[in-house]
Amino acid sequence: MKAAVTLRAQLLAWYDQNARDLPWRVGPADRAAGVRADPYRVWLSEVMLQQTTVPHATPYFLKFTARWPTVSDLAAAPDEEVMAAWAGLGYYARARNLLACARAVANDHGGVFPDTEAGLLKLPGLGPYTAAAVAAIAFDRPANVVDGNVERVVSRLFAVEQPLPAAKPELKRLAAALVAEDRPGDWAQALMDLGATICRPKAPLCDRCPLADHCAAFATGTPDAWPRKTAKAARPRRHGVAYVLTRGDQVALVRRPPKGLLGGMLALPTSDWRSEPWSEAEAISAAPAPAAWRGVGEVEHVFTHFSLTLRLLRAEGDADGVIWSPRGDLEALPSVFLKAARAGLSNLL
DNA sequence: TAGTCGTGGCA
DNA sequence: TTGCCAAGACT
Repeated sequence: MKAAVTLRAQLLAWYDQNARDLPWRVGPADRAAGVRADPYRVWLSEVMLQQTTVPHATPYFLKFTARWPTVSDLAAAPDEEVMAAWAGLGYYARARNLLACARAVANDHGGVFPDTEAGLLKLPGLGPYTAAAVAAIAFDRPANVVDGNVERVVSRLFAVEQPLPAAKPELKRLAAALVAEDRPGDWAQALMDLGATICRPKAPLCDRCPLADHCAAFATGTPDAWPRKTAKAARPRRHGVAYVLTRGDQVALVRRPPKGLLGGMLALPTSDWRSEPWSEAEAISAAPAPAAWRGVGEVEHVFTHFSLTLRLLRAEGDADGVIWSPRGDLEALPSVFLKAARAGLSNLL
């Protein structure tokens, strides 16, 4: 199809001039000169970028690659160090699967990543998107790399009326017909760069888009009306208590169970999180240890599928089965508990 | 298959 | 303040 040939050439030419300079990326000029991307760095960046913005993921990528330069280095790292290094990045199952994957590559594949989409898909934490992305970007396989950017670009190109998420299979079919088999890795990155910088969710920059003359949504005059989406359910609120127990300069922490919310991460001791607020008397009765507990305010935190109000109780004392950590060294905590700990420690009501 | 699983920036 | 969203995977 001639239109598809032109579209591919136009987008690749745009990418050659406008590719973002990213620390894990081999740019189009270097790629044309034969430089290969390091599969470890491609994989690590792709996992970190799942549902995560480039500015948020970038410092974590630099920290991880400086500390663990190869997949075998990462495979040899203790669980607690990797979970602590991931703290603040969210979706902590990614960190658990990251380690499982690194160890599988190190132990079962001689420290070398599989070089096919099917082989990559078998590794923990690599789903359809990430397996395709690593196959294309690291190994130049003609994989159909479809993320949220690509879904948006394709839905606009063809003005797909079916709303997301139901439209995902159709958008993937449409994307598959476009894959540039001569430069698969650059094609995947070009489509994602276009989505991230030009074909943005709001206020797309169609006057700078190399594909505008192919775009059905642009032709309607309201391209930001795509992709169509089904309405989301309201976010419920939950209530809990977090206990800030100090012993001199140390704070009592616990290790959360390996699965579920914030699984495997360090945390403040907490009550259950329920739909009804906790009274101060209830909160004290549920405390992890007897002490002179006093209320020191509350913090709000928003998770993907619920909002949390965390009442803060503070006391000086002792408890069994906790991990005493210096109060100035709380970087291993997920954001919700870092926020709660800082608020509880600064609030001397 | 629909629900679960974080975070921070921004309109 | 609230909702939306950003390179999804897993169960």
